[in-house]
Amino acid sequence: MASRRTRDSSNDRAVRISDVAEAAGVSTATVSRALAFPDRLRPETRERVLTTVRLLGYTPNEAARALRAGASRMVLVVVPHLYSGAFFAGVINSIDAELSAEGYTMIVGSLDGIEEKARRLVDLVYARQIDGVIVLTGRIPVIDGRSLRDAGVPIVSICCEMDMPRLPTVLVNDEECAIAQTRHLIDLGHRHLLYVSGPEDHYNEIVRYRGYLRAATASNVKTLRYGGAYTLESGAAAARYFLSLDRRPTGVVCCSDEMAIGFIKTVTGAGVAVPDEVSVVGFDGIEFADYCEPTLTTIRQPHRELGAAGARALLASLQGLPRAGDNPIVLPGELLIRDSTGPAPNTRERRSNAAMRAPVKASPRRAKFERSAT
Amino acid sequence: MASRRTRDSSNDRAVRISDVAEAAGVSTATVSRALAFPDRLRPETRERVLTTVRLLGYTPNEAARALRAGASRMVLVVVPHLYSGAFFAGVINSIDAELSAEGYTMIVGSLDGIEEKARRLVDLVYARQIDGVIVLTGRIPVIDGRSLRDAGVPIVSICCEMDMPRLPTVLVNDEECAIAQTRHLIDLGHRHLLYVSGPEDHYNEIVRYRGYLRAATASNVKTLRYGGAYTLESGAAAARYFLSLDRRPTGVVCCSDEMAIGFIKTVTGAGVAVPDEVSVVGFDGIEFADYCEPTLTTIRQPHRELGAAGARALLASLQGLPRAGDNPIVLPGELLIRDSTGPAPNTRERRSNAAMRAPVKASPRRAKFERSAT
DNA sequence: TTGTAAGCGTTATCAA
DNA sequence: TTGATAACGCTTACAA
Repeated sequence: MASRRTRDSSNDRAVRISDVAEAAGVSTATVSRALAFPDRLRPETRERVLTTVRLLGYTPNEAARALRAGASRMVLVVVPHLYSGAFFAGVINSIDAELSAEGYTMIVGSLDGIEEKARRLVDLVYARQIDGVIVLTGRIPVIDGRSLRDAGVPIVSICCEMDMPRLPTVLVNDEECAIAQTRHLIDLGHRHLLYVSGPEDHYNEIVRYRGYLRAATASNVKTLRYGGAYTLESGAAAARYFLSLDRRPTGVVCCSDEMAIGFIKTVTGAGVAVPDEVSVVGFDGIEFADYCEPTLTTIRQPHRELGAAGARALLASLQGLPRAGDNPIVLPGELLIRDSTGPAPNTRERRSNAAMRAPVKASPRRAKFERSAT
Repeated sequence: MASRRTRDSSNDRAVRISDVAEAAGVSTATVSRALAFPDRLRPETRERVLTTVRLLGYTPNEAARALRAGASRMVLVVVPHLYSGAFFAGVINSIDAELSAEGYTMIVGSLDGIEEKARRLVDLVYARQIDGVIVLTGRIPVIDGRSLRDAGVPIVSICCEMDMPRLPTVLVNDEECAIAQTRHLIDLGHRHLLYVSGPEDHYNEIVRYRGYLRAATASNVKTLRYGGAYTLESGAAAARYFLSLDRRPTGVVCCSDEMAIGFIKTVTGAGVAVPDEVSVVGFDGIEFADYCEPTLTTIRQPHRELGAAGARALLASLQGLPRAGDNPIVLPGELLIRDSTGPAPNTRERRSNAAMRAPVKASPRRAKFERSAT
């Protein structure tokens, strides 16, 4: 069935530039120029051509354009396979907004899930069908021995610093945030903490744990660690571990909100009161953190700003603009104090803290993140 | 900086098929065949060519392929702008898995948010850079008077039935599910219900409300309705409305889990106990529904199956296979009874229901959904 | 200001 | 079995 607008009604063929040229009585070059540089045409020619374009519903074929231009205006955003949609959604949306504004299209995909898919995406990059890559996973993906870094397209990392010099990077001050999480509990009188980690080898995990340890050891606090994986279920597993302990910590620092929520739900179900018997801090500031019971004290990551800054950095590379500098852009997280944390059980005084908000200042980064041996 | 694998080291140029041909001492046609139809070559030629391909790290240019083939192997998935990531993520992931398996790449985007973006995506479809579209919004997007239905690509609808004959469609039995939600409350003795709706003109909303009304009127139950919008915040708003009522309903049917969770959090905060004073049912079966307090009685949508079936329907169109039939594929939702629902306050007996699970059978669809006048 | 024509990298047709 | 060649639809020197 041929539609009115974009297809030749006599034949089910897409409208080409030559169709427009013929109908308007000009050359294809003129049509192309009418679209790209309207002011280089005589007004009457321009009007005639543009009218014809509209009349026939002509849209330039992107494949031909891409082939000719050697660029596709597509950007790949690499996300973790089982990612916290709740957290990344905001980052991704703002990446998309920035890219769209410049005429780029975003493809979101994980490279650690479906093998077929990973191969196809890497192929796409090598096939020059993708102009740039934004990585949210802390790793440059390698498939079949091919690494995206060798594909010859600009790359930007958001949320994670990688061991790659001169890679534009946008980060949150993870270490300071973890310190803020921990110190918040310590300030409430907690002297025995549990740290519920993300995946062991992940950048955010490593840096946050470092911050946690710094704060914990500085105050001579007793600490435990449970190896988690950011998910609700892994928070629940951490809770089961917690419940099995003879002497339970009174404060829990989680590496994600999902884990904190899974943890709270599980200990609550076992009759342990939050925050009366155990205080829990999350990380990320997802929307659900304000709707769980009790509401979650957490670190709010500036997800929109992270995405926007990363996208702008990539656009700068794509448009050949000079790099702003070699240092990562570091944005501050913010401690949101809500109802999942309170004074340690043996502490007397109790204050309402629902309304307190303490911003964590981003301290200028001095030392680069040094990667532990992989 | 030229990388080893895919770029000519003397010149920062991508490896082309002619480079391979030259290096292997064959024509470009032979290289192309070696990749596409390996068995049509003499084994030794094939090996020589494939070795060279690997050696030079050649990947065919996708733009050239797409231009030549008239197809890009890209599929657009249209999602609502402010969508429930929690629900759609599963659908989208399984769409992706199916498409990847057949060598297609998925672009996810909303057309009702950023104007720039919408225009660009529609352009992409009209520009024949996208081979097919999957719509999760219940509407064929129209931008600047251009509708995707006129772009000449196959379209499939998931989750919503549209007023478009012969449009392949995959659905959940929304009406029966809404009946199951409602009847569950009625069976528990509730005689005064509140229906918290999705956006007024949305397919799912219309059909579910119809089911709700059928069940409610069949049992002569008193009902109220609050106009919501699927989000946590709109659930909270519904709760404020509920709290303002002189005679409050004892059962609440929500059109999404987010709304149910927002509702519960808000009434609980106001001192109304769930399910002791009010029972709440959600819709969707998102992961958080099992981690909120209390856990949420809801309808589990088979999100993976929805996505997979939709993707397969689209692939069938793309590959020119015959349509399975004109009727929508209807998958059954399932009522998950958890802790947010219980006997109506004035009912005496109380039974534990945490472990009950009652599947909702998909009844064969007899009548097509008739759209109310738009 | 407008037209002519080359070329982007591939694949399919046809001929050898 | 392999090679030469003509598209695919567009943009941009260069020529008029």
